[in-house]
Amino acid sequence: MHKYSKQSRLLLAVDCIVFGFDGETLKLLLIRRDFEPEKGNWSLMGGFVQDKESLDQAANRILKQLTGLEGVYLEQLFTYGDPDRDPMERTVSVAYFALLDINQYQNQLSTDYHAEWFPLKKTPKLIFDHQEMVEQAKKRIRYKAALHPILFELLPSKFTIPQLQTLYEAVFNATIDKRNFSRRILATGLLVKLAEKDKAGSKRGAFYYRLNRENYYAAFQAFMNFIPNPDQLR
Amino acid sequence: MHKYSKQSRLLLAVDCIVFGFDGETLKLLLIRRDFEPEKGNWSLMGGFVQDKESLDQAANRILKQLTGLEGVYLEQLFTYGDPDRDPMERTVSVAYFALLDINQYQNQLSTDYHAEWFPLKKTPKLIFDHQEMVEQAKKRIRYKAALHPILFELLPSKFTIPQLQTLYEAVFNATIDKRNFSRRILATGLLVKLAEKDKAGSKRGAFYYRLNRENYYAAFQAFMNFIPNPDQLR
DNA sequence: CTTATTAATTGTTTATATAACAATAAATGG
DNA sequence: CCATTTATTGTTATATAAACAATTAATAAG
Repeated sequence: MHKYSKQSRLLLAVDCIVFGFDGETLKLLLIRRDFEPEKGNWSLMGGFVQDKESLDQAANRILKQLTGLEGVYLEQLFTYGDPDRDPMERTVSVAYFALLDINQYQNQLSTDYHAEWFPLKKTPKLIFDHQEMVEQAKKRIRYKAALHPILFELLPSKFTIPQLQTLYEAVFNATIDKRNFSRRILATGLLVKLAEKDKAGSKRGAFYYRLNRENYYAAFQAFMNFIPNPDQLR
Repeated sequence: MHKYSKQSRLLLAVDCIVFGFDGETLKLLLIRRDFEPEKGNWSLMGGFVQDKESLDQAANRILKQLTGLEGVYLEQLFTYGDPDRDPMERTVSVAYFALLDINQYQNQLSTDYHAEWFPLKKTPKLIFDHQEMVEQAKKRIRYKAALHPILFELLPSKFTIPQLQTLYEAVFNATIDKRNFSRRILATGLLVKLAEKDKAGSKRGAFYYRLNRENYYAAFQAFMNFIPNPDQLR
C-alpha cells in the first residue's frame, strides 16, 4: 500500500467558500461544524479527500453532502498548509470557491441541511483559518470579475440589466453610472434580449436577458475592465 | 497521533517550476529524478512535505536541497490531485513557481547539483503531469506580468532598458516598439537610473537602472497593462 | 386620467491612453 | 569616420473612459 516508505502521510481536506447573490446582497454560506474540535461553531463547507477521488470531485461531493448543492460553479482558490492550522491534527486544506444564484438553489438547499446564508458584511467568527480563506476568495473574485465575465454565475439564467448592475455594485462596493453601464455591457455581445419582462422590480418592468453561451466562453478569456480604478484591488 | 480516526492519509508533495532568464532566453530548470518510479527521467524540483513545515517552507527547502538556490521569488501556483498522477502511490502535489536571474545564481547552482537549464521552447519530456504544471505556470506568469511588474524578479539588480525589453518580448513572444516601451516603462516611476553603463551589449553602452523598491511594492498591486492584446492569453 | 417611478436609449463633452511611426542626437568600438 | 545601438522627443490617428443631459417608454397606483 505504502510504496514510498518512510514518508509521512497527512490529512488532506477541501474547504468550499460558497458565495451567493439574491438580487440584492452578496452572501456567504456557512454551516455549524458537527464534530470536534470547534463542534457547533461556524465553518466553511469542508471535508476530507477520500482515497480515489480528485480534488475537484472531493469539492463537489462535500458541497453536495453538506448542502445538497450540485452543478454549481467551483474553482480552486489556494492551498493552506500551516502545520498548526487545525489544532487537532495536521491537515492541509485545498480551498475552492463557489458562485451561485441563491434563488435558483433555494430548494436544493433545503432544511435537511443546516447551512445558512450570511450577508458578506455580517459574517460570524469562523473556525481555524477560514476567515483568511474568505478574504482571499473575495479578493480573487474581485480581481477576476474586473477582467472576466465571471459574475454571471451568480445570476439566474434570466436576469435584467438593473439586476446585473446591482450585482456589480455589490461586488465592487461602488456605484456605476447606469447609462454607461448598459452601453458597455450590451456592447460586449454577451447578452441576448428576451421577450419577457421582470415586473417585480418596477412599474414599467425590465426586459430579461440571457447569456450568449458561445460568446461567453470566448469572452471568458478576454479582459473586460469594467471597473474604473481596479488598482485599489490587488 | 491520529486524532481524526478513520480518515485516510496521503502523501503531499511540492513541485517547483523554476524559470530563469539569462539576458536572452527564458529557461526552465530541470533535474533527473533520483528514485523510482521514473528514476533518471527529467522532472521538476520536487519532494515530500515534512511533518512540521508549512507549504512555503517545504518549497524553499526542496529548492535548496536540489539546487542550492535560496531566497528566490516563489509563489504557489495550483494543487494537482488526480488520484493516478503518481502511478506508485497516491500523491497530491502543490506546485510553486520560481523566478530568478540565471547569472546571479550561477554559483549557487553549482555542479554539486544535477539540475540543468533548458530553453523554454526546447524542454525534454517530463514525468507524470509535470508538463501540465509547466504550461499552467507559463500562463500564470504571462497573465500576471501583463498586469503587475513581476518580471523584474528575472533580472539582475542592475539592468538596462534594452534587457528589460528583451525579457518582455521573450515572455510574450512579441516584438514591442522600443520608443513606446521606454517611454511607458520610465513613466511608471519604477526605475532609478544609475551612473554606470553596460558596454557588453553595444558600442555606445546602455545605462543601468535599478528598481525603486518603494514604488515597486506599491505598484505590485496596480494594473500595468503593458501588453497590447492580452485577450490572447489564458 | 394623471402622476410618480423605473427602464431604456441616444447623445455630448472632455480627458486620457494607445499604437504606429518619424526624426534626431549621442556615444563609441573598430 | 563609419556602423551600430542607445536615448529621447515629437506627431498623429484612434479608441476608450467618465461625467452628465435629455428624452421616450411603460405601467402601477391614486
